[in-house]
Amino acid sequence: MVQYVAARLDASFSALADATRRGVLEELERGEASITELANRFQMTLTGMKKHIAVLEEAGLVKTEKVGRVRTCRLGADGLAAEAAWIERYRRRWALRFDELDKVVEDLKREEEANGRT
Amino acid sequence: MVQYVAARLDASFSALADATRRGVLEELERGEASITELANRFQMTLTGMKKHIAVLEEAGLVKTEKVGRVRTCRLGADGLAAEAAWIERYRRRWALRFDELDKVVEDLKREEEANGRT
DNA sequence: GACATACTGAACCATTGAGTTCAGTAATGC
DNA sequence: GCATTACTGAACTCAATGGTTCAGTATGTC
Repeated sequence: MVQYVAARLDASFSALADATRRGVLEELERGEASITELANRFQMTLTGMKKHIAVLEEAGLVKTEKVGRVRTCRLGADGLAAEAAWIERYRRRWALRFDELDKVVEDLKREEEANGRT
Repeated sequence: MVQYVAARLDASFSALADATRRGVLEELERGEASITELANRFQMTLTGMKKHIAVLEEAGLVKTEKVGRVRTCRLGADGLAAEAAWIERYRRRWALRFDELDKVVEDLKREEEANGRT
């Protein structure tokens, strides 16, 4: 059932390894966007952004749909379940509790809002 | 406090983006190992494995200590807290519940044990 | 129909990454 | 002390990545 896990994890972790792409995911969390909009927001050529989107789509983290001449990007459906699960094993190993995790999440949010995405 | 988050996440997600390195982490979860042992287990030159270890150490996922001529590798202390937290936001966005996550963890484990690491 | 917009594709460039070999150096074993 | 073992470092190869430019193609707008 859950086949090709390694390849899947390769794709999504390396998708997440780029700050721009993480930024795009955060952007899309707020709502859908066209490639042009994303390219502007991240000060990058259209072509450059299209490549990032391709990587994210390949990893299943983003879905896109072209209507007319505009390609609209949204967060993918199944998201980071497998990735969360993988990391989850380590959370357990390190005996990090969920409420501690909550604190880290909060820190991370504050941090990102303070610095803007980088 | 939680400074340089982006760089940190870059380092650890790209550390996790490689199947061999994820394999090493799983191996170390079972217990410490020397570089030679790991190199053998993953059919790779010593030098190659040393580079992987360097990446994992850089990302704070592994700690090493050299005693005599043997460098012993262990899982790092703080682990994947920041990474778990980052992904955690998406788990929430996708409204994946912790008990569903449990199922995915179980699937993933069974999968890996069935296939061996790849 | 003409012009602007939004994307697509090919080609290129510089950098990085995974892996190797080969030549050390330092510690152990006998 | 000499061979072996375990790692380290430099240098190299090859492929992939992140980014660009430039030249299309398709779609809207007036």
